[in-house]
Amino acid sequence: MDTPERSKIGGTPVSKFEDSPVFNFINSLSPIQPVKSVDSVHSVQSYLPSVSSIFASPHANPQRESRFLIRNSSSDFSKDESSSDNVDESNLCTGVLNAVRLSRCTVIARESCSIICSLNEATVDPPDECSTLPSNVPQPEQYNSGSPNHNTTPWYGIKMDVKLDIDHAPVELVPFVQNGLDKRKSLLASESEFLENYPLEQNKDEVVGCNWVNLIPDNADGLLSFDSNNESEACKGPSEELGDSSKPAEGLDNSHKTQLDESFGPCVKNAAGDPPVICSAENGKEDETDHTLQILSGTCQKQVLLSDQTQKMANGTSDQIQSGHKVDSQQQRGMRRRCLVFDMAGISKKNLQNNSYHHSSSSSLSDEKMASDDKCSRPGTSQAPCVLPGIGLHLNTLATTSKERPGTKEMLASGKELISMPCPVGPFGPTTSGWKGKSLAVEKDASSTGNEVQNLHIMHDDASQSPVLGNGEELNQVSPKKKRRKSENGVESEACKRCNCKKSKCLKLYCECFAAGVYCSEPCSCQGCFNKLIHVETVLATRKQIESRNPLAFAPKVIRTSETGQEMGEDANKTPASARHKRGCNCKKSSCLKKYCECYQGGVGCSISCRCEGCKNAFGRKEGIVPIGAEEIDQGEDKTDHCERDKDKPDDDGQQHASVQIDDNHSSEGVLSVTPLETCRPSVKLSFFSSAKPPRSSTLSVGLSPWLYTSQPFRKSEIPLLHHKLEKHVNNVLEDDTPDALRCDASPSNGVKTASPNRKRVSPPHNGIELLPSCKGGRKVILKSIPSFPSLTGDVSEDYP
DNA sequence: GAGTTTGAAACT
DNA sequence: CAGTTTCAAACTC
Repeated sequence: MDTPERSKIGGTPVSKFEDSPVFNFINSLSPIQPVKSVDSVHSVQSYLPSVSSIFASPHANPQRESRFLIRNSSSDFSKDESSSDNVDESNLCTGVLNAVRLSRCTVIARESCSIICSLNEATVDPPDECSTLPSNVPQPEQYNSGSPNHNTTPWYGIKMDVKLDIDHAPVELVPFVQNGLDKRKSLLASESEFLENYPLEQNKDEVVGCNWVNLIPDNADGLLSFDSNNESEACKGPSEELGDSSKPAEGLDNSHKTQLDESFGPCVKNAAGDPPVICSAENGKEDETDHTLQILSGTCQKQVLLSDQTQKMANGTSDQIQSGHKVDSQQQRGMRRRCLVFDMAGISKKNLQNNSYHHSSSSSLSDEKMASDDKCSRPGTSQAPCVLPGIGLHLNTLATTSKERPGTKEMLASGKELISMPCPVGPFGPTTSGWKGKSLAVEKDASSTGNEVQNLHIMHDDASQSPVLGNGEELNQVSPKKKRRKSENGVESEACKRCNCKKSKCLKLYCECFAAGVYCSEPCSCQGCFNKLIHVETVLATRKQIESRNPLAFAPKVIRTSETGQEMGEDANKTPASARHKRGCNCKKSSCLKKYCECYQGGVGCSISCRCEGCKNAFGRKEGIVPIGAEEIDQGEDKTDHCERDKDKPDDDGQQHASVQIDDNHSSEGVLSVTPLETCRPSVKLSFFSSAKPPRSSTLSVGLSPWLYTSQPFRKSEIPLLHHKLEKHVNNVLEDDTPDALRCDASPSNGVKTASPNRKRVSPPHNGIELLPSCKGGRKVILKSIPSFPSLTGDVSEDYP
């Protein structure tokens, strides 16, 4: 038991755990130690807050933390109690299971301090952010562990870690726990079931491990296992529920399945979509979560949020389980975020499993796949050795997977669901860059987990695109034109990118697929395509080259502030202007009224940054609307001018709102992510992320493009360098692409552009310039705040334009 | 489906 | 950095 688990965990955590007093403590634990567990939980909780505070990322929601805490404390505790109480009852099995799990949870929680820390350190350095994650872990691992770490990941990492720890704990710890339980004698009856479950967990691990194994080195397994564990936890919740419900063995089996599925994580679910069904069948709770997932996939993130909220509402009454479900759902959501990174892997894993773990996905792939794969290797299939590329392409994978294996289990279906998730919520079905959509989709998940609303908004953007994938085009490969038209007409968006490249070999930004960070797939009618899994190296190399020229080349062209919608409220929704085009358009003949215009295509108004002529962009004219990006850009270019412009343009509520939203986003994010260490990064993240400038660098890149991940794995040792690079990069980005507003902020702070969230918000007093009442000091505040970070750069004194 | 238009990307 | 070319999407017929 130990070995596999250890291998899964990556060794360090497990070994530590064994050696750690915690392990002994666990063994010594009496079956009825919920209280202790609670204590441990409390300790954990106490620990968590710090962590959360540290990691607080825009994505990471305080809610999550709270939920998490709640779950640990209340849910677990109650569970423990309930479990203990139930032990006597016929539900011993379930109760025992619950108790065991609870104990696990507690143990895990306890470990979380040690293990989590280690894990976090190893996998993700919470404070350090994403970049840190990669440090120790091999690239694949990074991906696995929540590669996307960038902003979200770290949070997740932390939070997830906790959860993960819990999850993992069961797997790894379970044996220990079992032993303790056995010693305690009270759990004997439960053991049988537990063993059953345990095998399941093992299976999970195996599944995960197998898949990951292919992709990831042994060390990575640990990370993977964690994620899987996290997912498993979600499953556990249900399993517990099963226990509670005293469902028959089938339930266990189902739970096992669900666990397995979950083990893959929401990613899998998201990608595959299978799990939801299973989960639903298994547990009502899970059903809820699953439903949420489905809903997300099916409809929109908002729905998800709603579902979550509703769940909370419903669950809020008491049930630990409910809380657990919520947590689970959240976890799953969190998983989804990871899914960005993991989705591919998860899918690949499933595929592998399906394929009998043949690393060569193509070979292993069923004939169907093969046929489908003809054009392009799909990430899902790819997994094998290259792993990274496949992972990177998860978006594509999702799309492809759905397409590829319509027949293959639910994976495909799930994948579709996931894809569909992003659905076309946005007013503009298709955003400009498919990449965005994809990346966004990922982020959406993540965001959904963390900041529900805000994230949702972001997701919407992406969703618009992603849905496309789900919708349809899947199997039927119509000519690219038709497909595109579909996307145009319908919800379908660019999510399913189909290119028709003939000369670029799909290795240039001309290629939508490539630009979107996705491998070309069947639907593509490209010629001489190199944007295939088979040519991963070429793709990556090309990508690097392009990135070397323009780090933001693969960043989403249109950035929408997630929060804007919320903060903005209806208005925000009404005004697509909340989003902006990264670079702005250069339209001359289309008047920005056709899709030739990227701004229009992206459903965003033109901004100052646009160089268009005769702009009539329905979403916002360059002049009239000072889209966030434009404003920022302008600020960067001409701070004073920009300010003046803003003043001059106070009219546009949309603009202001947008700016405000941005600010809010920034501020919120900044606030959340305030760790001293992170401050720098966070600020960067914020600036990039919020500004929509893709954080090319390690942190940001995660969410963005799959390839980026692969291309830029970071190691702890590299962290310092990363910081350095980030700073430089950030500066560059800010200079180059970052909105001027950011620049303004950043520019003053020459060194690190760390913005303390506090300051962002704190810095209310803006120069008269800035502040249009409407602006609410959003941007400007942010700007100020960003530079304000004294800590890192020491540029305390910033200047506001 | 073929051809044209358009503007981004790439190149010089 | 500006101008030109290349490219593929968007659009029209």
